[in-house]
Parts: sequence; structure tokens; C-alpha cells
Amino acid sequence: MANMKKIAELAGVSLGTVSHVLNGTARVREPLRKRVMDAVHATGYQPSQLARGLRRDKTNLLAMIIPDILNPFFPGVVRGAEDVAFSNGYRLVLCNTDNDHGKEVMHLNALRTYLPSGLIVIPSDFSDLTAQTESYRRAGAAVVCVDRIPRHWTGDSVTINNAEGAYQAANYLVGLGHRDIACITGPLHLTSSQDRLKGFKRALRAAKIESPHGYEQESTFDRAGGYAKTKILLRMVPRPTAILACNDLIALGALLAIREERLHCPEDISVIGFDGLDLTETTTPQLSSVYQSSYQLGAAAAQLALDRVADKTHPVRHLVLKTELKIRESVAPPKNTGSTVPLRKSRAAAPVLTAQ
Amino acid sequence: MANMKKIAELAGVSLGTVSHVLNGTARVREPLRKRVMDAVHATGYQPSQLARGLRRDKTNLLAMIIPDILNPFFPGVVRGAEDVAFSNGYRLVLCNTDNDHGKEVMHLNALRTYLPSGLIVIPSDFSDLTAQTESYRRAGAAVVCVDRIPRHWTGDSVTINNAEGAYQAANYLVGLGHRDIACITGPLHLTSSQDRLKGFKRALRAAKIESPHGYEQESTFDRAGGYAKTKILLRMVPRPTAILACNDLIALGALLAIREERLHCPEDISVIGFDGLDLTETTTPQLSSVYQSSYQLGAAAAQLALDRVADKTHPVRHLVLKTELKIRESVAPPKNTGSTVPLRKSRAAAPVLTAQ
DNA sequence: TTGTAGGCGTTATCAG
DNA sequence: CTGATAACGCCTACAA
Repeated sequence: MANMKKIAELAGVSLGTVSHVLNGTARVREPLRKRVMDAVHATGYQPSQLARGLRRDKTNLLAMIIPDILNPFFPGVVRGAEDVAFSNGYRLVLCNTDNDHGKEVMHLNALRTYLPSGLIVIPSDFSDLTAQTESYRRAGAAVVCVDRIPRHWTGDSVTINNAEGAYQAANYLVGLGHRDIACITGPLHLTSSQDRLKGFKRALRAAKIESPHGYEQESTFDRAGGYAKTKILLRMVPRPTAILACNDLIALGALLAIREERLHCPEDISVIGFDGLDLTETTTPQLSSVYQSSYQLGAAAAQLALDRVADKTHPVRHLVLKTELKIRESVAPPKNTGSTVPLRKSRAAAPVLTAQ
Repeated sequence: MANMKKIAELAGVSLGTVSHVLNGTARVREPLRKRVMDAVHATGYQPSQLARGLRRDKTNLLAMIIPDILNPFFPGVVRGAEDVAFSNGYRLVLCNTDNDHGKEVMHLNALRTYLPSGLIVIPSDFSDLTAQTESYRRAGAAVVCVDRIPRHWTGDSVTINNAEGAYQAANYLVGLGHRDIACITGPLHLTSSQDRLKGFKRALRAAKIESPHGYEQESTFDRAGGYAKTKILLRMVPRPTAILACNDLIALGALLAIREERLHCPEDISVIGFDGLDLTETTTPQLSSVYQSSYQLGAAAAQLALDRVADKTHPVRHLVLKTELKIRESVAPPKNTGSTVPLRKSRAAAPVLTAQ
């Protein structure tokens, strides 16, 4: 592989001049410059990122740490980050933690000595990352925290407005006439889960609704959890007429449990999910959901990181992206308040409604 | 950040000894060894991957190039590769090409000078990669091609048995009594698409079925393509009674088009997808599909790469993974041959069948 | 068994 | 404006 020395020989200039031409670090006279560039093109020379990084104390790598790319929420985040990174000449090193703090630390340690310019991290469930990430900052890397923010986090961050999103969803159900509204939350040690629950409760409080104790069920962020918790909810008296599922996978499990109990969504029970994944469009009924742009989340995070690379003294920013309530087929008024025609009419076997 | 020199000072030994201890490249006497390790632990020292890579002419990075992580097929591949990489001490640099050969080349060029140990690539649609990847081989990297194999590819590769998978699916439809079977293929410049079509045709030939010309529709590998092509198919005379969609997203589009035309799957028309994504379980009806393990695909690719890193002289391998036909709700015998009870009975509004 | 020194490919500093 | 030259941190002959 060609190196600078060879280019210098070919162009008949010194090594330093080649570097100056390549980095624009000094105004080199045109004839020399051209000779250098010709040699570069002739050989297909590309500078060694390894040597460059070693010398500059920094590479064009961004470390990205996420729980699990198999969870359909995360590909969007990764893609958003990669696009912004790529268009700025950076590359992404992707690491999955499975929400395992040990793995997270291993990745963090292993990548630091590559001297990435930035670190974009969606923390594993239980982690307090300040210790680990501090060493990145010391190494000059820009650290951005995404989606879930550890307590006491002081660096840049991007989240969505979890509380507001949940509030709007719950409020919509209230507006439809629902009074018996349950919530299946995500793991409550996550800030995002906590905030969604807060928003849910605020909506109920505003409507002066008091829920039975078991109406709030904590679940894992997956279908199995949603299924299990819904089974519990469906056995409660009074049975809830609506469920706010704090992510779409939970909602998927809820739909499954509802069908298995020979109930119908939305006629017997309404369901709203959270995230607005593509799969909400292909379920039956189509799933209403609090949409958030995972792509924007990732893109914003990468941009924040690159901004900080460019200016270390920039004041810390906490970006909060908006959610959007997308109502599809999975919600309807409760049976006993027949104020509105149900949204789905095509299913002949649907239970007859009391009004209209 | 601590470096080897500092460790040497702390332990009161020479720089070379530290290196020997760390790399096990010479048998260092225990007391010295211990002093070195103590210093390492005390400082939390980790060797600079940049310097090490520069010196060794190779890093513990694997470059992974895929079309688009947002396509639900690819996260599994990435995860499989990352798991194998991680458990062997390697990290993955992830690049999306959007099937854009230009982008692919940019990524390839940008990553080469990081001296990754391996390159795992799912080629962009049109690319002949031999030129690009040759430079990786020269740089000592192990190159593995996954899922789609360029013509004339001579290196290691992993694919699935596309032809056999499609054959089995088509054959199953034939066995059910279908004679009017259409196929919506992926882009036919991809080997995977070609092979699936071949398998489809072989099954029909074996059953002595001759299809009208338009029964083979070429589509992009997405929902929109599947939707559009299905619309075309549904207007043909005779209308096909079954469709083999060459991936699940196409099948999703087919389901949508069928519903929009007020037809029913599987009563009016059967659909089988390809890939066996999770989403096939949550559609209505649940989608039958030719399952392949994207995770295994990625894991095998990474393993092949690491094997070659360990032994450059290993003979070239072409792994071909098996598919498995998963029959769910989206297939039934054609209406005019009432040999079997349809699989779905729950929908009251379903058209009456001619027999049974 | 341990220490020394050269060099991997860059960049940056500093004379000319 | 151009050219030497010294690091960056590590590995590895080779010498002791």
C-alpha cells in the first residue's frame, strides 16, 4: 500500500509538503500541489487512519452502544446516526449490550483506545455511566446519551417527550369516554418508562379518575411481557376498557392476549401502543400508537456529538423530540357509552354495540 | 491516559518486558510479571488499539457493509455477526449502502486504512466487488460475501438455499391443488432473486403447469412493490389462486392489495412469503413463509472471516444454509378444488366455499 | 530472561 | 512556501 513517503518520492517533494497538500495546512504552490495530487491519484493513495488517529489523538470513528439491534425500535436510531456520521465523514462502530451492564463496560473499554471522536450511547437498563463515559471525555470524545437518561447525567442528551406522549394517548382514551384505563409500563427503572407512566397518571388525575391498584402493570419491553400482563388485566374486575401499552411490542402481546380470551379489539377493549413502529400498520386491527421518530433520535444524537467535536465549549444541550399520537383502528369508545360509531365496521362477527 | 512507558516505570521494568507480559510473547519470571500486572490494574491501562494496529498491520475491527439496517431482514444478520465478533474480541464497523454502489465504494475505501481483520459484505445490487475487495485481501483482510453473491465471486461466502426454499413453497401450493400460481420476484439482477425464481419454475415444471406470461412479476424487495405487482396480478384472467412472494415485505404488500380489492386471503388467494420475519406472526392472516435464519447467516459469515484470519491458506468455503417452509394461515386450497377444509374458520364474513 | 532500539505512517513544529 | 525531524504508543528482532 502506498504511503506518504512514496507519494513524496513520486512527486519529487518532501514528506512534509505532501502532508500540507493533503491537509490544506499550508498554501502550497500550484505546480507542486498538482504533482502531489497526481501522484495521489496515480497510486490511489489513502492516508492510514490508524497512523493519523495515533498522531492526532482522535479518529473519525463514532462508537455507538445500543441494547439490541434486533429490537425493532433501534435500527432507526442506528440508521439516523449513521447517516449523519457518514455525511460528515465519520463511521459507526456498533455494539449491542443486551441491557447487560457488564457487556456495556466491556464495549466501552475496548473501544476507547481507538480514540473515537464521539460516543453515542443508549444506556443498558441499570447503568450509571458517569464513571465510564468520563474516561471518554478525558480522552477528548464527545459523549451523547440517547433515549434513556441515567440519573445525574450531565452531558448532552436526546430523548423524546415521553410524559407528554403518554398523556396525550391517555387523554384521548378519556375523551372517548373510557374510565377504566389500564397501563402496561416498561421496566420502571428506566427514565423513559417512568415518564410515560407519569404522563398516563396525569391524564387520569386531570379527569378525576381513580384506578384500582392493579391497573398499572410493569412489564418488559417485549411481546411476551405485554401478553402476560394483559392476561392479568383481563381477569380484573372491573375489566379495563382500554389499555395504554408503553411500547408497541407490549401492545402486540396485548392484542394477542385479547384475541386469545375471545375478546375483540377495539370493540371490547381499546389498545394504544408507543413508538409507532412500522408493524403497527400491519396488525389487525391496525395499532394506534404514540409515534416517535427513532431515526430523528439517532440523527440528532450524532449531530450533537459532531457539534461538540467541533466545539468542546458548547453549552450542554438536552434535546427533547416531539411525539405524535397516531390513531388507527385499535381504539373505540367503551361499549357502555355509545356516543360514537366504532371505527371498524367490516367484521361481521363483531359484537353489537349498544347505541347508534 | 496511561501508556506502556508509564507501566514500565511503575513496575520498575523495561518497556519490552511490559509488552512481553501483555502479549505472552516471552516467559517472564513471576515476580516481575506480577509487578507489571499490578501496575496495569492500578492504572486501568489498556493498550492503544491504534498504535497496536499500526504496528501489527491489523486491528480487531471487522467492517460490515449492508444495504440498509432499516430493512427488517438485516438486523438479524448484523446481530449474528456482532455476537460472533464480540465473543472473539472483535468489533463491528457498520455501514449502510442503500444499494448504492457509489456509497459502497466510499465505505470500502474509507475503512480499508483502518486495517480491519475482516470484511463482511452484503453487496449492493449492481456491484461487482472483486476490484474493491481485492485491495482488502492485499491488505491482509479476510473477505466474506453474504446473502447475494456477485458473478465470478471467488472468495468465501454464505448464502441460503434460495432455489430449494422457493421450490418447496411452490410445490406446497401445487400439492394443495393450485394451478394458477403467480410469483412476485425480487430484483432479478440479484442472484438470490434469480435462484428463488428458478426454484419456483422448477416446481411448476415438475407439475407440468404452464403459466401465463404475466404470472411472473419482478418487484423491488419492499411493501410498495409487492402491493403494485399484486394489483396487476389480481386483474389478470385467469386470476391466480396463489402467490409466491419472494420476500415478506412483498407479501405484506400483497396482503394489503388483496384486502383492498375486497378479496380474502387465503380463501380467494393464498400467499407465501420468504424470509420468515417476525412480522409474519402478527399479520392477519398470519403469513406463511420460507423461513431463513438471518442471525445464522451473519454468525456464519463472521465465523468464516475469523477462521480465515486464523488461517489464510484455508480452502475457500461456500456455506449454504437451509430454509424451512413455515405454513401459517395465509394458505388454503383453491376454491374450485374443495379437497380440504380451509385453515381459517373464524371469520364469519368469509365467502362460502364450494365444497365441504 | 530482560532490555534496547528501530520503525509502523502521520502530523506538527521549527528552521531555512 | 518548503523541508527536516521529532513524536504518537506499540511490537519485535536482536543484543545483553
